[in-house]
Amino acid sequence: MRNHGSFSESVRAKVLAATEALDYTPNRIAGGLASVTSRLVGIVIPSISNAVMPDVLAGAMNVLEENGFQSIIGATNFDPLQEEKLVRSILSWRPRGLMIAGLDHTKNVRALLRKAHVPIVELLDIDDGGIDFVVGSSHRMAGRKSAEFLLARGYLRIGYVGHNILVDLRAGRRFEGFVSVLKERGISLVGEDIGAHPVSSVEAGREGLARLLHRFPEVDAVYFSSDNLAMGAYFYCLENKISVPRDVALFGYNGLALTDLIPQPLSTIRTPRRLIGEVGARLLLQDTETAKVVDLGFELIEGKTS
Amino acid sequence: MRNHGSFSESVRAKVLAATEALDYTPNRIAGGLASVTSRLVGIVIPSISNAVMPDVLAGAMNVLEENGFQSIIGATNFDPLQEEKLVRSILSWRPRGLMIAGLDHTKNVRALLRKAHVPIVELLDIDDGGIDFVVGSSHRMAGRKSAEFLLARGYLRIGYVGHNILVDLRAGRRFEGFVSVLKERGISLVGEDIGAHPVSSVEAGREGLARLLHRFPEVDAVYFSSDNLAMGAYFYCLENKISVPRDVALFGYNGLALTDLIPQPLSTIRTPRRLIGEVGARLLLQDTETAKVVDLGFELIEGKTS
DNA sequence: CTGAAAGCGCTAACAG
DNA sequence: CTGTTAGCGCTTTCAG
Repeated sequence: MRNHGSFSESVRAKVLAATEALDYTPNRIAGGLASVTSRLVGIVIPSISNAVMPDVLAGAMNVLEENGFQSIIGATNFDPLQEEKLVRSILSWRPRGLMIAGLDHTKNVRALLRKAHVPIVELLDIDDGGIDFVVGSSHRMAGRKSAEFLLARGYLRIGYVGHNILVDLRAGRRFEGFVSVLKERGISLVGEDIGAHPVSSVEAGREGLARLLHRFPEVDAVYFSSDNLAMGAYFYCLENKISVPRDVALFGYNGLALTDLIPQPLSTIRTPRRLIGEVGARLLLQDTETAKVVDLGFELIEGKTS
Repeated sequence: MRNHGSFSESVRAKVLAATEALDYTPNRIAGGLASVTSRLVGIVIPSISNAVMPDVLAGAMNVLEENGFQSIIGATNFDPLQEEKLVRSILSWRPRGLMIAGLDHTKNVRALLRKAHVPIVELLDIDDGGIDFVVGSSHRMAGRKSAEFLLARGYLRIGYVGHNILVDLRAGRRFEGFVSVLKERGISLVGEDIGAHPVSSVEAGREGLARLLHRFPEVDAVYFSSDNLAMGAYFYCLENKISVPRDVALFGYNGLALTDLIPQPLSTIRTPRRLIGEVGARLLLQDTETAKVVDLGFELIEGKTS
């Protein structure tokens, strides 16, 4: 049935006829046990209801399905303990490999992954060391480029609105990169508003900008931890007749589909999310031994909001 | 280890110590083979990069993970043949049950699902017959309510902008319900613009409205196949100084998070997406024999665009 | 090219 | 409560 091995055409035909007649469904559980190697790939992400992960997943699942692999997906909800449970649980399905978002894991998780003896692909972040394959782009660098862009445009009284960077470590790295450029130029952030929510949302952006402008009316540009927040802020400006970018410039991160369709396309950084998933999956399937880091970069979108 | 069966505490302690020492990971593939019943649930959706599915998945995965189940997810990309391949493939993992989006499947797929002898939960649509569990809300009724709402507001020259309803059958059902109310009142649609794309997008909405208004300038309200399109149209109006809802009213479908955060919250219908996933998963796990349909309803959001 | 047989690592059932 | 054993449905290997 798997068209592999040696046999005559007549036998093959008979087998195929029989499977048809009995509507036989092969049992991959048994197959997996016998062959030790399953056509299953584990995927661990923080959350699925989020603008970034679905794109990454789509890319990965696409490549995986094309190669006859099935993905078994789990969400940690940003909880490191949950991540450990999940990894353990997924590993017990003896997947052919494991894709996991980010480079920041507990010691236990790192140990588990290392001992799994299957390719591990860490996605979306390349700013730190990985287990074996690392695919994504630099958040530190994205933060730096964003700062350089705003400074080049002449903004000097810059504020920051973000969601919880203690939970979203990648947003934290962008912030770090952003601030370090300012510091190198002898400038400091005028003010910041960091929400408590672990996840970015449009509503939080609206509220965050309102609070920031209230406390620091002199701000002339705002860097957001994500497009969601920046979009909310943009809507806030629209409603309150705050002229963008004259009164205040806005800069986001992600390059979501929506951001270039609002009346003034958002200035932001676009990441190759789908590609990250695809490349990650491909790396995992072609089991070359050599661990490596693949920097897929990002694109700065000038937009009309800064 | 599974804390089930009878044994002494001392033995349990020894076993636990040993598993720790050897960092033993149980092999669920072997377990599944032996026990015939796996802790795996299959999920089949048309696409993952879409505003609706991630919410449904999040709800389902949440319940599933809480109960020690893992989900194995596949995307059909709206291709019925791909759906069949996927269902076959997932079934060969002998899952405890299968959740699948929609009620529209090929004859083959229906046969496969029926013969699988595991609970099948069909999600998001209740307008037709299902295999055994059906969880969602009525699209026909959503279309009807939308039409009634617009008529009650006094709009009489109504247009429609949609994506490919031959592919997105649920959008087709809404359209049907919408038009049938108009017909009952002796009104007919002024004009429609149906894009070729199978998936709704903000950009398509912008373009669709532009074309529709060009061809039928007399239109006073537009019903969209989804919020994405309606949002794009709203942005188009903002840019072109078309006053909403005075010049043209807009009405969407889905109730996405973004829609109530734009300057004028969108008039739309909000569906309980996450809940649909949760209820579906729960139904699948508690294996009551009785097939049934669960109507989770929807909420009409008045908004400010009509 | 074909047929037979030995497991894969568990679970479940049963005898002590 | 404990120990033993017979498979689960395949893949792989090896002998014809």
